[in-house]
Formats: sequence, structure tokens, C-alpha cells
Amino acid sequence: MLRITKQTDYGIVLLSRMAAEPARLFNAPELAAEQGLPLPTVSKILKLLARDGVLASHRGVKGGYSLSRPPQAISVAEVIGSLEGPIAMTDCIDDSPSVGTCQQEGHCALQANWQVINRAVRRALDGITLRDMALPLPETQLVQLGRAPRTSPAAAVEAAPVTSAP
Amino acid sequence: MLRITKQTDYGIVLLSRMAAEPARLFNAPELAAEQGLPLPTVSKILKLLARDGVLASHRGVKGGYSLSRPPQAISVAEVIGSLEGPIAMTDCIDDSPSVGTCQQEGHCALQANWQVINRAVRRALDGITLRDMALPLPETQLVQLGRAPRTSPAAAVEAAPVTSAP
DNA sequence: AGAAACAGGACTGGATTGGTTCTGTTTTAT
DNA sequence: ATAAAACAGAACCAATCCAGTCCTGTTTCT
Repeated sequence: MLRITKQTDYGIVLLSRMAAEPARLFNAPELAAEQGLPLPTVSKILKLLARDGVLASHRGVKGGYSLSRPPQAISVAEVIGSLEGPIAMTDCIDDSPSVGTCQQEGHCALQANWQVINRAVRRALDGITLRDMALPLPETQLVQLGRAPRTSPAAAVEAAPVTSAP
Repeated sequence: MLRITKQTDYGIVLLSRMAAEPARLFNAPELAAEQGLPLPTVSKILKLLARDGVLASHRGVKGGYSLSRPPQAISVAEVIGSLEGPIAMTDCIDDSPSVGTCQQEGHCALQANWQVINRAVRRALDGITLRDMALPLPETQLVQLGRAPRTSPAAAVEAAPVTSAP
């Protein structure tokens, strides 16, 4: 339905993994190997997330990335916004509420409509946080389910009350 | 944030216009001229919407398209689904609830996560109908606002209760 | 000092989209 | 009956965008 770039897809994967151990420091090679993704791509994604304040970066030989905030304080909307760019659903719509800067007259009379749609989608995505995406179970219980703890299972997320915004 | 193709953008524009006069029959050249869009593109979009049952088509020299249902019975989700294709937000996710057909092991453990996101977005878009997008005012009142009735204003949509799903 | 990691670019092959065009088929009007 | 107007469906090309890589810094730990 609505398309998302692979970058964003990977980003959610990586962040979901990190949200499972929110305090830990991860570095790019480690995450790339663990998730089976190419290192340059992982690196690129993490850089973007760090630039936009989703991740905190630590340079140097023992450096890496960590979540800048607790998982429940990072929304999927913010992640998508970071990786997908601030491009709204259609060209001339931005976050700016100033209407009337567009050339296409008859067409852009619908700006307000798209803002309504955008707002509804954003609200939906704001209601989902990394805590909902991460495994809500400690690793010991994961092993009980017969899964290796190196993957981010997200098995019980199905029943998470994600749509009930706070 | 979430990207939408220009086709879908135009589609919403056209349908919003049509929703202002739900019973009327519009033909492609007319809509193209009125909205200032190229005819072949408009034609293509209307064809897609007709194929998926959003529009009813009437062939012949006095033919054209009309909404297949009242505006409040056509959701933005359906329109986007028709024009954007049934492609979910990420590759391996479809409407089918059958999980486990994907190759990428560690990666696609997050299927359930994306389904949560998809469902939230879909619910948000399901709550917005063409009635919300169309001008809720008759043309007489539009003229009072100093606008020519040939454009779809969507001025008062701002306050529409779109996010309160039924 | 050297190695390991992040920062920030530029760059390229490939996929996707935007938009057009062409050949039908149906219906109305002359 | 025939021509014109409109939809149906498919093929097609150019331009854009994305995925993924690579390169040159800069920072920090050993």
C-alpha cells in the first residue's frame, strides 16, 4: 500500500534489535553481521539516525551507537521521518502550515486534504514506539520459545496495544 | 514522510472533485482540463480506479466515470490501495496472515512488526473518506467565499473529525 | 603511533515511476 | 450505417530515484 524504502525497513530492524538492550552500545560491524546485512548500508543508516538524534554515537575504537532515549520514547514516526526524509506524501506539502506557496492552482487547493491524511498517518505512527517493536521478553524466555536470541523475534508484538495512543 | 506516487496524488485530486457532485458523470477530457492535468495521465488513473471498483465507467460517446458508491463509502485507504497497488510497506508482507514464507531469516522475523505498522496506517486511512476530502459545502456557499466553484476547495476539511474511526 | 570506529561526502547500476502512444471496443448521433 | 467520442488495455521510453559502495576525513582507545 504505502511504500517504504528498504533503508527504512532495515532501520526499523536495526533499531528493534537495539531496543531489546536499550543501554548497550552497538557498533556497525556487529549489527551488520548479526542481522546479515551489508556493512556499508548498515553504516549509512546508523549515521542518518545519529544525525537526527534517534541514536547517540560514540566515536573511537570502542565506539558505537546507542539509543538516545528509552525505547518507549522513540516513535516509529520519528524513525521513518529520519530515514525517509521530511518529504511529505506529496510535493508541496511540508510541516509548515503556511498555505498558498504552490504554483498549481486548481491542484494545490487540496493541500489541506493531504495535511489531513498526513496527520492521520503520523498520529498512527506516533502511537507505535520502539518498545512495541522490540522483543518484550528477556532472552531467557526467548530460548524457551526455541529461538536463538541473536534475532529480534517480535513474536508477541502481534497483541501489543499499539493503536491505543496514550 | 511516507511517500506516495504522483499518480495517487492526482487520483485523490480527481476523486475529491468528483465527490463534490457524487451523482454526476465526468469524462476524462473534462476532468483533465478542469484540473490542469495531462489527459493521458488522467485517463490512466481513472481506468485504474474503474478497474478496482472505485469508479463506475460508462462507455460510448456520452460516457464517462462516476463514483461507484457515495463518497462516505469510499475510503482513502481504498483509493491508495488501488492506485499504489497492493504492495505493502515492505516486500514480504502481504495481506495474507500466513507468516513464514520469507527467505531472509533474521530479517523477516520482523514481519509481525511491520504488520502492526501497516495495520495502524491502514486504520488511519480507512477513517478518511472521500466525503472528508470533497468540499462539504454546496457551490452557492463556495461563491460566497470568493472562490470559483470549478476547483475543489477543501477549505473546511481542516476541522473534519477524520481520525475518529467509527 | 596505530588501529578501530564514526562522519560525510560522491558515485554508479538498476529499478521504479511518469507520461505517452497505439490499437481495440462500446455507444450515441447524424 | 457510419462516424465520432469516449473508455479498455497494453506496450513503451525517458527521467527520476533508490540501493549499495567507496573514499577521505576525524575521533578515541590501546
